[in-house]
Order: sequence, then structure tokens, then C-alpha cells
Amino acid sequence: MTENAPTEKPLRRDAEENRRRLLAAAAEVFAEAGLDATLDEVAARAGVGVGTAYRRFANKEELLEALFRERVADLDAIMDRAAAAAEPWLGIVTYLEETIALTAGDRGLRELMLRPPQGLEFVDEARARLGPKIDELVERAHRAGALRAGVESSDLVMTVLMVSAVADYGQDRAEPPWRRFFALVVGGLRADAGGALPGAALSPAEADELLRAGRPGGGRVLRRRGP
Amino acid sequence: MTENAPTEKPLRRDAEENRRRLLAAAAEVFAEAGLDATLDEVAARAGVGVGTAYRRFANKEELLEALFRERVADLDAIMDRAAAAAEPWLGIVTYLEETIALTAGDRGLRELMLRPPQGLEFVDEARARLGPKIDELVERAHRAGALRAGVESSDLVMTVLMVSAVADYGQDRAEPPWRRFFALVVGGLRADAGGALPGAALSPAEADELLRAGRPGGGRVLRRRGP
DNA sequence: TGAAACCGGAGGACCTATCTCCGCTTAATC
DNA sequence: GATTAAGCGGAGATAGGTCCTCCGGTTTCA
Repeated sequence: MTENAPTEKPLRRDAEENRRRLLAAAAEVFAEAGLDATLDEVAARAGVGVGTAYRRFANKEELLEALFRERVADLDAIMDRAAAAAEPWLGIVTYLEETIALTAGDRGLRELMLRPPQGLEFVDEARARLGPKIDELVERAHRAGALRAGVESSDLVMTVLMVSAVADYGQDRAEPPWRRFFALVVGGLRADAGGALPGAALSPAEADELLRAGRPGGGRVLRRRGP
Repeated sequence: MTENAPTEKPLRRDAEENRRRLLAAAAEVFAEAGLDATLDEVAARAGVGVGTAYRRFANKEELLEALFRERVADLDAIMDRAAAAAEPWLGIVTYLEETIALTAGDRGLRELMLRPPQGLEFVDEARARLGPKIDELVERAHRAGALRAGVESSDLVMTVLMVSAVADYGQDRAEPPWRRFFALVVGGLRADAGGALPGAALSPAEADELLRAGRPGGGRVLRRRGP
């Protein structure tokens, strides 16, 4: 889980331990406070000096990458599982439910996917990979007549967004509240929910722009030094 | 609409004109960029120097208050209209639809209601007024058997939140996209939508905390000078 | 036991936002 | 038209925050 590449020569024991602590602290801090938490905060939570943090990770960006690489890979895994679902409708629900479950309570991951700081290519790559997989899922469900007329893949993305917006709270409960709100929404996607939705769906470009428009802060999360 | 209190002696004509321009510019800027847009931005959009802005409004807080007082009053008006609706279910839809319509495309108003900067009492007062009115609406609808079993007023607030989170875009279209997403959600609230929702609703205190937790920035919008 | 690796955290460099100040301009009044 | 009080612009002072560096002292490991 937290192994380092064997190509580099191993760290001293205390250094290795501190690295582990930093990653654990970063996971907590970014999950709670979002991407613009400072490395000072992370270091403090890890019980370690800032200097140590910057010795292990050249900058905030590098820490984010180390931390979120595998979490983004989880999103890919979810899509694969959804595509392999026995029934089309189950695939849709799998995608929605597991994506929300993964991002609920991890504000950092949400912000990473929704308004990616420039300079994190692995996020852009992931977004580019994920889009077509969702399209596929939607087409399959429509062919089976399982989806409400007129529902497009941007509608599914918006569904994730809507529920995620409200998913911050109460992760510690036995039944996290977002499941309640998800239950509220998901029925509207089913074929038997009623006629076609009003208006036109967002085009991929529009959906993307909406994502990037983001919340306060407008996308500027990393303000690197450099020239 | 933009009249000043007659208790103060009137401004010079150019000053009055600039005040009007500043408010108009502020409405645009805060609607687009949210509450942490700067007064410099507002002044620039108004075609006026920053000095003029700070001469007319002692600080950002005062400008926000002048700007949003009436918009908050609109929320009260919506609640009254919803309470007076011929049928209970219509009341619910009125509340949801009109609130979303008002806040969609006005990011400033949304942030104001969702993570009010400390020191704007009129917002807290409004929030305190609005809560019981929503409760009333829900009770009435339940008595009439119009609402899905177990739906509480916090669920309605969350519905507004969910759709609002996605309402930023495309206000200029004939049919703004949020209506599409609203259509997706609203069916889940009806009595015929299915059994009770899973889990427990958020308590008022929990809902309030979720609101205040807010997005990046955590509530610190005004950073006053002073001692 | 010695040296290489590592540590903490004060503080430097830089940025951004709020608000002030003052020489000049404009509107209102006589 | 002249007088004067009110208003104007916008550079920059001030405060506060973030990212990252630096170096004297400590710890690990051979």
C-alpha cells in the first residue's frame, strides 16, 4: 500500500516512518479541508516539521500526486466493474453509487476531479479515459430500455455532482446521509420515471466547462513559484 | 428600486450615478465570481476608481448588505407564496423551484445563504425565519399525503442544495439546464415515488453545520482590517 | 565512533486584498 | 461667472497568508 519504488535506494528508518506519517496526515487533511490546505497543516498533523515535508515531496503538487494516484485508479476500476455488470441498469447504479461513495467525504479527491489544478496530467488523462466509458454505459442501458428517455451521460455526471455536493457530512454514521439523497435522485433516471427530461442535456464541452468553473477559487489551487 | 434613504441628505448627481453603477456592477460581479470578488473588480466593472467605491460603502460588508438585503427578502416572499399555494404539493414545488431559480446564476446569493460571512446579521436572521416556514410546508404536505414517507424539511433544503450546486451554467438558454436536473430530482419527493428513504434525515443542527462547512475557503470571506 | 542522512521550524520571498491619502475635477449655489 | 464644498482616481501603504529554504543540531547505520 505505501511502498516506495525499489529503483530509489531505501530511506533511513526514521525518514521512511515520517514519509508514511506525512501521507497519512495528508490523506486526512486534504479529505477534510480540500486541496488548498497547506503543507504546513499537513506537517503539523503528521507531527513533523515543514522542512521534513518539503524534503520528502519537492512541492505540494508532488505530494498530491503521490497521494491521489491510486485513488484515481480506483475510479477506473469502478468503471470497469460497471461495464461488466450483469444488467445494464445495474451498471449505471454501480457507477453512480461507487463513485459517490469514493468521493463522499474526500473533498480533496472531489476537487481534484472537478477543478483539476493545472499541471497534474494524470488527472486530465483520467478524465479523458473516464468520459468514453460513461458514454458506453449509457448507450448500453438505453439499448436495453432501462434508462429514462433522453438521459445522456452528462446527466449522470451531473447526478454524481449533485449528490457529492451534499456528501460531506456524517461519513461516520452507519448509513451515511448521501445514500438517502442518492435514493431521492436515482429513481428519476429509470425508464419508468416518466417522460423525457425537459430541455437539452449539457454537451460534453459544456459539462466540462461547468466542472472547471468550480467553486470559489476558480481553479487556482497550486500557485507555484518558479519562472 | 435603487432609492436611498431620505434621512440622509441627497448625494450630488454624479455621486448618485456612481453609486447606482457600483451596485449594478457589484450585482454582476458577485453573481459571477462569488463573494470573494474584490471591490477593485467591482469598481473596475463600474468604470469608477476604487476610492469612489470605498467612499460610498465603508467596506465590502456594507456593499454586500446594500446589495443583498432585498434579494434575501425575495426568499421570504417565496416562502409566503409557497405557504399560500392552493395545494400542499404545489407549495413544495413552489418553494423548491423558485428558490433554485433565484439562486441559480447568482453565486453570491448562494454563498451568502450557505456560508454566511460572520458579521452579516441580516442573513442569520433570514435563515432563522426561513427554517420554520419550511417545516410548516412539509407538515402540511404530509398531512395531505402528498409527500413521500419520511421526507423531512432538511431533505428539501438538501434538494435545493443539490440542484443549486449544478445551476451555475447556461442561464442564458431558453430553458436553463437546472430545470432538467430539478425534474430529475423532484419526482423522488412525491408520495408515489416509493417507500421511505433509507437512513435518517439530517437534524436541523446537522443540516446547518453542513451548510456552514461550505466549500473551499471555509467561511472566511471577509477579512476586515480593524483592531 | 564517525560520517552521512535527516530533523525542526524560524523566516525570506512573494502574492493578494483591503483600505487610505491627496492633488485634481466637477457640480451646485450665489 | 466665481466660489466652494463635494467628489474623483488610483498609486501605494498595510496586513496577512502561502510556499519553500536554510542551517545548527540530532539520529541512524556501518
